[in-house]
Amino acid sequence: MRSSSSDHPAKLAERLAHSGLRNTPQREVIYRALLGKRDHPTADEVYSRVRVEMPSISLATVYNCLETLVQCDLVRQVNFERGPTRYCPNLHPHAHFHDEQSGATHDIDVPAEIMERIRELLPAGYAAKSIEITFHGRMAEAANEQAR
Amino acid sequence: MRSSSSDHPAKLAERLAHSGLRNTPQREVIYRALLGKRDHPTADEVYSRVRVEMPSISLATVYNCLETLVQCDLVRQVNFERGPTRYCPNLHPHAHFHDEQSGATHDIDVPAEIMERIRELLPAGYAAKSIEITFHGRMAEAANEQAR
DNA sequence: TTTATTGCAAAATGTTTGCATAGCC
DNA sequence: GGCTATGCAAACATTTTGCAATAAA
Repeated sequence: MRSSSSDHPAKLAERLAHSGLRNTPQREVIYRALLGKRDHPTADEVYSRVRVEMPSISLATVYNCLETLVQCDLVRQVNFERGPTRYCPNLHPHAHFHDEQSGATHDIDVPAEIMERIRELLPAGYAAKSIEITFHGRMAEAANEQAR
Repeated sequence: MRSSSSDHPAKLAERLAHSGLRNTPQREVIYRALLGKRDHPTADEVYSRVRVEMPSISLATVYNCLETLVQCDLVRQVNFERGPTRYCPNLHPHAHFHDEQSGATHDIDVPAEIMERIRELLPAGYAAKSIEITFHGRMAEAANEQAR
């Protein structure tokens, strides 16, 4: 099965090749699933979604592929106090807002300037590869539309 | 067995009473263990530590008590990409630096002013009860002393 | 052809639950 | 004394692993 040629998956082939990894249909379908519905799904939710077009895929492969995508810097992992790891293909600097009521997660833009300010909090000798910012709280009913 | 009357555990009794919860020796010993060695232990590590002075305690009780302490706002939960939840009795506004090499976690002070700046990133309708900031990276050998 | 990746099943890990007993208020 | 919290064991949820078969390069 060849690539279904969406927009971004070209980047996937490039990144995989760059790391000496193979471009498999499983990796493609999983990456496209993440790009298609950016609601921070769990591995199991990704599994459900990709099985629609690839019924033979296994859950272990979903875990493996997600791990691969994370290592290729195409996907970020997101962890909350409770529950399984979630996956996010938004590579722009951003924070996450976790609505305790609905369980939904929203991306919150963070200007590079603020990111830099935060990074400067680190004392000498500390080198951060990534910075994770998570808000926990509730949101007004009205704001519940723009879920990404 | 009465309270071993350390310094902080007085706060524990107060917070528990305020929530209509009971002050048990298990809750005290666990809270004191967290205050005593602030290296962000897992539930299992807390279990090991408190069993020294209370061999009869069960792991389930450790989980229950930690949950109670979190609900009383005496302890924060910390989650990383991988591995079990960790617990932190530092209530001052701070971030966490997670050293991928050693697995150690260090507290990083965050001035209230910066915390406020971050909170202002939220659009209208979002109300954050807490903000979690985690750095992932490595640190120079020299800086490895001041582990809290 | 070579070697990474997949799918399956089983194991490991981390956490929660049900219930009888103990003990705080 | 009433009712919450404990201890135990079993259940549960999530993730990882071992290995033979498959398929990408």
